[in-house]
Amino acid sequence: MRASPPLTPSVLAALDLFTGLTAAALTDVGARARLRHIPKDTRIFAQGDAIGRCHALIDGSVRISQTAGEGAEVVMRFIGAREMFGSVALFTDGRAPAEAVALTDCVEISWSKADLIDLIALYPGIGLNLVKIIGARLGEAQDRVRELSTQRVGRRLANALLRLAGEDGRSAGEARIEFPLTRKDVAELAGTTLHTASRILSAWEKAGLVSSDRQRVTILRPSGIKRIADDIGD
Amino acid sequence: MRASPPLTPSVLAALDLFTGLTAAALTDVGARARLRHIPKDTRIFAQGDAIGRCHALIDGSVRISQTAGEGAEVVMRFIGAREMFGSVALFTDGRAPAEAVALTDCVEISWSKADLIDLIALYPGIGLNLVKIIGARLGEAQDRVRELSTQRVGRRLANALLRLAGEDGRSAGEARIEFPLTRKDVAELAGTTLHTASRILSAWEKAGLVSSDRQRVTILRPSGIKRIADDIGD
DNA sequence: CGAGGCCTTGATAGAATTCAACGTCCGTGG
DNA sequence: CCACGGACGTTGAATTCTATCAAGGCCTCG
Repeated sequence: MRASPPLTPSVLAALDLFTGLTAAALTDVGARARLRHIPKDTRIFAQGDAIGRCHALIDGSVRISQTAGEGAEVVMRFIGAREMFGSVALFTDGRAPAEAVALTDCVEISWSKADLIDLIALYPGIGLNLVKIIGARLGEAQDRVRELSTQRVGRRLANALLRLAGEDGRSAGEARIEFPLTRKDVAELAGTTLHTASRILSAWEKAGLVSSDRQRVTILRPSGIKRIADDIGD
Repeated sequence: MRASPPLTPSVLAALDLFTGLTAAALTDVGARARLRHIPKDTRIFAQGDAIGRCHALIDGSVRISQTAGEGAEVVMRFIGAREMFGSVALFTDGRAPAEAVALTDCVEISWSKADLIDLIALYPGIGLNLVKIIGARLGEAQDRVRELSTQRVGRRLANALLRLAGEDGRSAGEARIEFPLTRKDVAELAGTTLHTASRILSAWEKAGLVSSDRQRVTILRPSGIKRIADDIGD
């Protein structure tokens, strides 16, 4: 466990929830924050837990996934550095709709609900950021609904990879996905089984589109993946 | 076209965006509102339009749907009386991610972006309501992602019907769905084709679970539909 | 009465899951 | 150091679901 919390204003300013705030505001935000180091594979909260805090990642990655009885699981999203998570439930029914698991060692920072509400009242920009973030996630979720409704597995998988890489597929170079991904994770993100995901990824690997090495996936030819995502039938 | 706008504070207080406000606040809200009567089948905005106003329905129903090239369409949600719509884009990129079409004659009320932001600053409760509403929709969208990823058509259809009826399926009596629904609408909501939707609904109608008459669907035995939604294999 | 929108239903084809088995890599512990 | 167990990944074959293709019926509105 490292010793000194790297809790400078510039670290806070980089968090998407606090962009655009003044230095004074950031100091206030920092004063109310709780910082924690979280080891790999820790479950940060479980589905159904009462949620009392708003979380953000300074470093590391977290998987947010939902279980629906029968062991059927769906990955809702991956959280990377500078992103917040676990905050929507704060404003709705207070129950986590999904579980959060640390995929790597993480540095996490969090605020109590009361402090967050105080902060929003003091610095309205935070509230606006919150609406923007939740709005963007709603948009993403709706994109996924559309994809699941209208596209076949290959396309969905291509779209999922591009989203993970933060790529639009236009760039020429390789794009490495920063999260450790099992085939099961990939499958649950694209809405398929790990078998189908494995088959398709194998085929793409043979075609030189991607390469994968022990839970690390790299998109070798983003343009090729983009073609699949856009269903350019060649 | 009716003559007098029914724009009393009590009407405003019933809108989900303005619950919990004081009478004075509601008066202010009303003073900035624009009221319109919208005939059936009007397209209120198109996908990709610049969105300048936040809308709410006083009466009627609206379908929000997304088109993804190739004519493939997905119904994002149905908006009924007292619900707001078209407001998320106001806070993100300003472009409508979907189109809104009036399914019935509607009475609609709307606010400009500037007025809405003013109102949120004046009455923070509105901002909180907004976060709650968007949060709830995010939750719903994620539920749909989970269903599309893990459930087969029949179950998804049952879930969609229960959601539309605002039922959890526990009540004994019938539940009428208040929106006029074509088979195509139902299918695009459940992520299937109108053919499959039609087959399944026919089967349920034979089994006495639902009845449908010209775009009006009634759930005759909510508990039966619930069993399907929960996949109780009997 | 005819046209068009909406719905139903049969047959067919194809995609993806499921079932099954095996291979690989890693860390652990004898 | 090597054997072993377990997690993860690959691949073949069979099965099942659902989309697609195709055709026809009903009702409403002009």
